[in-house]
Amino acid sequence: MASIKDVASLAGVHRSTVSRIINGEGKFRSDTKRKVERAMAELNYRPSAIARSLATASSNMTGLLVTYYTGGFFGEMMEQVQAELDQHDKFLITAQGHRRADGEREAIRRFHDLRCEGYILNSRYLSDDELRELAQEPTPFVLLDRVVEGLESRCITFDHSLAAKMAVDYLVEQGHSDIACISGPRNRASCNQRYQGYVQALKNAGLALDPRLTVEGNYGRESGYLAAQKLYHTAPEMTALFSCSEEMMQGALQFFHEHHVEIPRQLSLISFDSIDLCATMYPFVSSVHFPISDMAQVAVGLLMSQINQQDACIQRHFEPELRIRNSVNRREFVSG
Amino acid sequence: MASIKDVASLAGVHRSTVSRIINGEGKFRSDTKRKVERAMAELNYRPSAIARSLATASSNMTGLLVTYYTGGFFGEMMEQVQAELDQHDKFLITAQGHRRADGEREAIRRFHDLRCEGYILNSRYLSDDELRELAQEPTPFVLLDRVVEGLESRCITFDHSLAAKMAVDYLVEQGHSDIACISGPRNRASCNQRYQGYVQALKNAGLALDPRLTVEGNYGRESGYLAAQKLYHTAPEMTALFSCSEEMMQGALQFFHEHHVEIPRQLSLISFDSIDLCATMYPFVSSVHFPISDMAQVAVGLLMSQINQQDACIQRHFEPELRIRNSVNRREFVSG
DNA sequence: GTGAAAGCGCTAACAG
DNA sequence: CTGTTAGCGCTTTCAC
Repeated sequence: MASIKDVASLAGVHRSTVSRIINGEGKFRSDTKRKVERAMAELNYRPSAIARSLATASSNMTGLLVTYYTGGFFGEMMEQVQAELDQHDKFLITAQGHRRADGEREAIRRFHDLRCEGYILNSRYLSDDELRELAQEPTPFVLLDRVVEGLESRCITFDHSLAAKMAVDYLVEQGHSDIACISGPRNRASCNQRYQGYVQALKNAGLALDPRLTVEGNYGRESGYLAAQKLYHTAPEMTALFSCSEEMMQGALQFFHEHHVEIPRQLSLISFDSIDLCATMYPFVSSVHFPISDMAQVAVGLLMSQINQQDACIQRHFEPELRIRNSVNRREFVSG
Repeated sequence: MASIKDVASLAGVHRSTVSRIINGEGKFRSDTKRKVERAMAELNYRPSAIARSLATASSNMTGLLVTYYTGGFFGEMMEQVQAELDQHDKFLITAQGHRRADGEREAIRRFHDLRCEGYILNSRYLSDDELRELAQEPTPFVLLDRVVEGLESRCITFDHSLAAKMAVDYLVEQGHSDIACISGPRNRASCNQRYQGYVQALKNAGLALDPRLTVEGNYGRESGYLAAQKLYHTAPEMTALFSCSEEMMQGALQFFHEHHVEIPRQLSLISFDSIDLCATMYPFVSSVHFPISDMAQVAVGLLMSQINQQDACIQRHFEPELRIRNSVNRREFVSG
């Protein structure tokens, strides 16, 4: 592989001249420039990003931590992040956390080993304390969809609880009172927040919280199916169902179809959604939208401004949006 | 950020000793080792992968070219590739081709700039010639789901045509004769192969190829919906439909549901599938499975063996698999 | 067993 | 405008 030296000697100039021409610094006689350019072309020369990193003490790399790649959600995130990063001419390094604090730690270690200039972390298993500790290190990072006290300026946030509440409020407005919920694993903060939004909405509406009406899944499709099955048998009075994830709604819908439950005539449905899976279901399912891709985009902007030590005024908080489709029926008040 | 020098001076030894200890080369007095290890811990030292790359002339990075990140298909690929790479302690660099030869070229350029040791290319827009040229360069690469004459040993292949044929054969076996097809953009090789498989199956069965019965989509959900709509109106006699992609089948199914076409009573469905989307539809849709994730896994193995210049005996060709679910009805022979 | 010295491919003052 | 020199953080001979 040709190095800058080869180019220099072929062009009959010094390495530093070649370097300057590559980086467009200063002025040169047009013929030196031509000679160098020709030499580069002839040798098919491309500067080594690695050597450059070492010399400039800046890797031009950004680390992105996700939980895993499959499922669409993270793809959406990566798509945005990469697109933004491309604009800034940065390399994207991704790593998976594998649903374990350990995995996330290891991922960050890899970023660090590569001397990434900054990280975008969709961390779900590292503790607040550990994150605050990480903030002591010199490498800037941004937390995507997480709030950690003391790290506010690095957090891109979304109010999961409010979002869930909006969804359930809508069901209430439509006259429903026997509203079931398929929650996620409640030991994960954002999952629990979604569940709490459900609880809150019921409370505000003066409805009792019936434990039979909520079943916990794991965000996967299969668990949604199972949850629907359980609800179908143990809570036949439910007239509406709220799912904390789109995949679980997919599974639930599958179950209801198989058992010929007519949607929305017999059962109204609403779901959390981030990659518009709800718009691919039959029937289209109403949802509260979690704008992960907008958030990812902003995350890059925020990180860049931190790297450049400038105080960009960036909107860090995102609002839920209700997307009404045709899976919810108005329920008339039934006396007695 | 602490460097090897800092560690050395804190431990009171020379840099090279630290280096040896890090890499476990040679023997050392146990107390030097202890001193060094303590110094590393104290300084929270991690060797710079970049400096290491430069010194050893091996970046430990592998480039993966995909078309884009969204949609599940590429996530599946990345998941496997990253998992395998982790095992080999390599960094994964990804880049998108953006459905353009230019984009793919640019992606490979980035890999090259980073001096990746090898590439895994799911290239769809670079010409065979260009790929053969690339093969002249010293960096090894593997072609994922592509066959290029002269580059056989680098190709992980799948017979799209055979797969499509198997799907349509199955429909024929079940007694269907008015079989429609939603194809992909036929200017893309693998898409056209799938279409040709459909053509071949009809031919073998002695069925005429009716142009009204095939409509071209773009692999996206929306285009499947539109295709179904078109077929519904212009070819009401169809009793079975084969889709060249799972997303298009999703869209088509949506249309049929909306128009109360009963599946499979009135219409039988079969689709290409790679990430089991067909198993999330209602009803479950039968499919031919394109084992992209197995192929991705093998790609890493093949690449590694090329990087290490060893001749691993690796299975490079993959077979389609029919996955019968409940979307196809047997059609009894109707005389007259 | 460990230190000295050179070098990986590049950039960045500093001269001239 | 261009060459010289030193150095980024590490590895790798080669001595001792």
